[in-house]
Amino acid sequence: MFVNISNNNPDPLYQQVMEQIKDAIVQGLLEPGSSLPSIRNMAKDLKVSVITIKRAYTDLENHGYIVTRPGLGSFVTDLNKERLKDEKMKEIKEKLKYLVGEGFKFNIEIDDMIKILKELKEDS
Amino acid sequence: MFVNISNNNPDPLYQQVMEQIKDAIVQGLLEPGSSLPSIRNMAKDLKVSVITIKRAYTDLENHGYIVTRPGLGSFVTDLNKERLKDEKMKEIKEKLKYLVGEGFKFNIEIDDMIKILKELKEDS
Amino acid sequence: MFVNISNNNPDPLYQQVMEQIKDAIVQGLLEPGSSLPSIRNMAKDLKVSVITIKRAYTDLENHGYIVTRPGLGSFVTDLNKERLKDEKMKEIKEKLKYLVGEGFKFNIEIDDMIKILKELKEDS
Amino acid sequence: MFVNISNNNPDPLYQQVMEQIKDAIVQGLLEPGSSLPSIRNMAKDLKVSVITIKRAYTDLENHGYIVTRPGLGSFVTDLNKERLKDEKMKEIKEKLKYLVGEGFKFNIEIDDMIKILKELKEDS
DNA sequence: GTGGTCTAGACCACC
DNA sequence: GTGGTCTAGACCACG
Repeated sequence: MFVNISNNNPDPLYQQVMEQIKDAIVQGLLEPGSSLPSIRNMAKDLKVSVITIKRAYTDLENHGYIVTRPGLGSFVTDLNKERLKDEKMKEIKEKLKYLVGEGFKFNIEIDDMIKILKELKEDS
Repeated sequence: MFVNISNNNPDPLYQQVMEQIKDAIVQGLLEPGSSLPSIRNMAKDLKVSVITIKRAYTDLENHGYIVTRPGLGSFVTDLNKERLKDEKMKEIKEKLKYLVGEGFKFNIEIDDMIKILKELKEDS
Repeated sequence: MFVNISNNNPDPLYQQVMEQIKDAIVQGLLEPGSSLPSIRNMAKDLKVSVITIKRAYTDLENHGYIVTRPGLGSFVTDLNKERLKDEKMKEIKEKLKYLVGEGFKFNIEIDDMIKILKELKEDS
Repeated sequence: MFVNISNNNPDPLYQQVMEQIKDAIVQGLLEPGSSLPSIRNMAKDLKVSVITIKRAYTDLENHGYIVTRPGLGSFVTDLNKERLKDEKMKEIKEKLKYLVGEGFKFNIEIDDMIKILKELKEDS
């Protein structure tokens, strides 16, 4: 199973499940058209309420990552990776903007942040 | 008054109050030793329960930003700005690390993020 | 129930609750990982406001004794007993130092205090 | 002036004043029969409200340490030092008993406490 | 005037 | 069911 949840993680359980399935889809671990585990199976595997998985699947469907066919199961949709990348790009830009603002209060410059990123690049 | 709160903001009211006072202190808008508004006054100003402001002040005291003396009021402590900057630096580094990981899933490179930061720098 | 509170005790109710739960944890009456009573149940048992128990639990969480997960409940953390003992040892040393100073003003010697302790030891 | 007060001290101001005058009396810095500063003078010296000093003096009078003669001033009483020492002895015994109980929860033995006291004795 | 505590009841998100 | 937040009003100690 490609999903791991933890009570120590402050995020709600349903969100942890949702994020990890989303990641698996985006990274291609789950092919478009392939079927997801049934809600009941995944609930049993993760020792979690059915309702929690149900909510994760519903949210994924609302965000267009999967489609659920009653009686058949849930399937990964064929989504446009370029569009997803652009959306993520915007999201990251917003978060960077916020971080810059946070740093500004403490006299931390954008250059300091660029320096950190360059270090991270070399480490990897 | 230097504090603005909103019910539209998903963060709890007490947290909004706390963050903004913290910011004001860090940025030097509130001098060390100066007194904060009484909890009752601030509650009236913000049209909020006394207990909500009390909680914000208590949290600020727990984090060492203010001290509060029964019968006297609450006062800004004389905190070490260098230490605060270092802590914030670490926090930002962690968040950047996380963002890099997020971007990686979508084939967004560190260089892309550096490019965004450089644009933000020019805009400012 | 392992908690008893009293309005005659000058300490705040939330503090009485907190201290007693802390004691129960430290003494091993509450195993790491075991769940605490829900705040609403304990509030009903002790005939006290929910918010009073909530505050006790919050303080315990801030001090690292328990973790609380929305929708699930509160759980005893797996804390390091050796570290706790060391901290308590330091605290007791400070208090003894203070008592020695107090006694000094009245010409009470350290030997007098040692004698008292030895008596207490025999009584037990 | 033999009294120092501080806003950093969590104890109420009137109590700080009271404790320090009491100490001065017990240690003989203030002779029986000698007069204390007037309430107004002490209030001015300590930059504190008259009412705060008034309360300290009232408490001292209630505990038999001083006597206040309206229009004349406040005077140190001639108290029995042996009786005071006995009372303090009882107080210290109670506090030691409490400390032993506290330590017990953490497996700290009376012998550990005696050892601490012996160290303090050698240090002094 | 100040802060410290507590109540009784409410609404929300999460499981 | 669980915890998280908030309100409106109350009483107390301190200055």
